[in-house]
Amino acid sequence: MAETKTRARDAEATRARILAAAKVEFATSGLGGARVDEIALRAEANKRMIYHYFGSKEGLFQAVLEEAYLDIRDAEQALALDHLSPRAALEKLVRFTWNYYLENPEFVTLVNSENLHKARHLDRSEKIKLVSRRFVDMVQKLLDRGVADGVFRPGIDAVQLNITIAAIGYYYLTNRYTGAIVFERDFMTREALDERLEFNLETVMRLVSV
Amino acid sequence: MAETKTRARDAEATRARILAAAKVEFATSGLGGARVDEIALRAEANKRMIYHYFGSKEGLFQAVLEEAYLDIRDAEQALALDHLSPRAALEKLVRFTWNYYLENPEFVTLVNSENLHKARHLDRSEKIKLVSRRFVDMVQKLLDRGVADGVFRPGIDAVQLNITIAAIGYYYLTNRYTGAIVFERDFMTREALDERLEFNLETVMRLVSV
DNA sequence: TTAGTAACGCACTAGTTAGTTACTTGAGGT
DNA sequence: ACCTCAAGTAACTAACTAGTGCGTTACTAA
Repeated sequence: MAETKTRARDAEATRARILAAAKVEFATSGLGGARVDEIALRAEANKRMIYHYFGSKEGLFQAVLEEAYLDIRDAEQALALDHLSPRAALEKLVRFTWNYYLENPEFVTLVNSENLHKARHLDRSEKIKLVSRRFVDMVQKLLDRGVADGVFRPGIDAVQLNITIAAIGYYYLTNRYTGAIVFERDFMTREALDERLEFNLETVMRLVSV
Repeated sequence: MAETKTRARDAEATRARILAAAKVEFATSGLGGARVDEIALRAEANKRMIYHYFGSKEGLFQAVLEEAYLDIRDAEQALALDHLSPRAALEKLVRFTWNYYLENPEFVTLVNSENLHKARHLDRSEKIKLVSRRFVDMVQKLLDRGVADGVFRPGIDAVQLNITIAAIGYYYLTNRYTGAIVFERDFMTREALDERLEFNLETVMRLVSV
């Protein structure tokens, strides 16, 4: 544990480089299209190290995915929605979700890849189930406060609301390439992005209002 | 063109079998994960025939994708929304979109795959651009009628509405595997599906109402 | 100093995979 | 009856790909 000396071999750093390189490669090419050699090259590590730390290509994919989920769930908790009014908190959540997808496009692509494989990698992670429960609780509390204050209508399912908040941002961003062709507009200009976020805020606010 | 006699060799039928087999394989494994040999096997055709009719694996993918888009755009036109009241027409569109994704899961997976590859296959298709324009016009007309009747608020962008209608169904269905883990519920029971459709109808109706 | 152990790397393999070559078979026009 | 050409097949190949065997090097504990 001597941090004083720069070490030629640093297990933690190598592992982290592999994980970061794998995230890029899996997000770019999917699980099937990703190349282990390419990951090793990008990580400036030897391919043998990938198998040393992660066992297999799928094991590596699982590690990447788990980290990605833990990251977003952490960021959500950091929003500290409890200290805001229900309406302000909900708006903050919608804005955050949108911006997170926008700034972390690998997250979205990884989730798509995992769903193509029927979530068989995520299913093994107990940690994910724990942080997910905390996330749903957060939104449920937010809804309950709003109903108590009389600003949200009662009877809204927190899970359905969560899915909708995710959907209206996620779909716009993952399907922006086919969307650009079908709708003949650039989805990624500053104006288009701002317009979409405003539209989504309107959608969610109308959905919960009494 | 003699249809009277059963022919041992039928170009049209072979082409169609390959296309159908490819749709299944690409939808199941993505473009990168799909195997040409597997497609030939499933189509009960020789692999050489795939290259004879479609030139390459990517050419085949492009043909599958184009057909999938033409199919859904055709089905939408068949809805004949002009003959319904604006509210009834919009509800019919939301229900149709949901059911189409549900009954044609390959469509959703193919679109995901194409977006992973930045829509480079779809971009080459002029036919797609034509039917897409017709689709957007249909929804625009529907909105205009609703505004004229005073049942929809003015200023709603038809493209944003389209994206939202697609998103709230599409996301639920593509991400049902990771969703089942994160939200700890079965997304595909009859009750869950009905509940989601009702929630989506509520979302859209609230979004357009004055 | 000296083992012991974990980090690391080269070079290989066994199996796949998209695409091709060289050929046979059958249908329809004349 | 024959000829032409498209439909169809089997066997190949060159390149690639996930995973490994085996040896080397640096850090650590005693």
